[in-house]
Amino acid sequence: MHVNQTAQYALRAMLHLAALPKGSPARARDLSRATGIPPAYLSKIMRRLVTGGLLRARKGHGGGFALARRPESIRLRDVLGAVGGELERDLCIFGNGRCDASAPCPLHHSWSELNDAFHSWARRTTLADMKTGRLRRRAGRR
Amino acid sequence: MHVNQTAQYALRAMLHLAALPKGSPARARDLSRATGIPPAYLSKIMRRLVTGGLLRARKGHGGGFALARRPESIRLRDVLGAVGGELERDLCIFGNGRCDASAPCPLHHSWSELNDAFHSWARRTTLADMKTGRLRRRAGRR
DNA sequence: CGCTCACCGGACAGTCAAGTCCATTTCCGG
DNA sequence: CCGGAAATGGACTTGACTGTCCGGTGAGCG
Repeated sequence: MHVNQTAQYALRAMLHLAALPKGSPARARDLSRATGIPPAYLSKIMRRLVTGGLLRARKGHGGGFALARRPESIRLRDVLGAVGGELERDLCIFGNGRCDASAPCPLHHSWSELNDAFHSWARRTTLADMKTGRLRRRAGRR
Repeated sequence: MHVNQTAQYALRAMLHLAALPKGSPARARDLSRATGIPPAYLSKIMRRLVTGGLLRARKGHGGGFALARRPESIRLRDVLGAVGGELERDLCIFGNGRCDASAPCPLHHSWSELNDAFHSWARRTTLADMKTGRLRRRAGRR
């Protein structure tokens, strides 16, 4: 169970932005200080989030970064996807190219269950949930 | 959801060995051909599994690798642990140094649930389960 | 207009997992 | 005892991830 550092950084930055009063932008420098992310690297990450449509950036005086959408509509999977990884589900824990319900590896079923749990969680949880601390309960059991 | 390549290789190799008649060793070269793992790299992995006490190695004519214990007593977590990773649970998905039940990050609870599910699965599942295809049901729901 | 502020974006460096190569050691069979 | 078969282990390469540096670009303000 592991999320790479870039993804961790992205989540920290997004959380910080979500906590700000709506519309007020934060400068990369301030974000860096607040989150402990190396400033130069943070810039790279922020760009990916902008490109991904999750953030809006404004240059010059009074500029900075702000959420492009309401926190309720920004899912964890959007953030993880924007910074590039962590979402391609391992179809097979053995790394077999061909492994699905019709030609399963010996662990396919139970491994898929875990995968589903993770993806469903990332799809279900939004920035707003992180803000409030309240988390959506799972809609139903599989 | 992701297990690194080395871990995938280790699982493939162990599965192959578990399928063999008990006690008959397999050569690295044959294992490599059977599993598609690069031979030189497979050797490295096998050594880690030997060092970890999961395999026994014999050199020379008629040598090779064989399980050091019964398949029922070799857990997935043993294999993953022996090849070095995948088991250190991310204490915090944000990468915060301090994050536990007493000082949780906004996602601590739900993230821990996923982590627990994974670790419990890796502790519960053995090589024997992989062989038979039968999988132990989870002891209880959380 | 012109200055400053903040993001933009490319070039570059360090680290680690993944993988290769080869000499060495150890063992078995004849 | 000898030759080959097999694991062992160190040195090396490669590429992705992480991180730094710095010049460029565009926006706002006086």
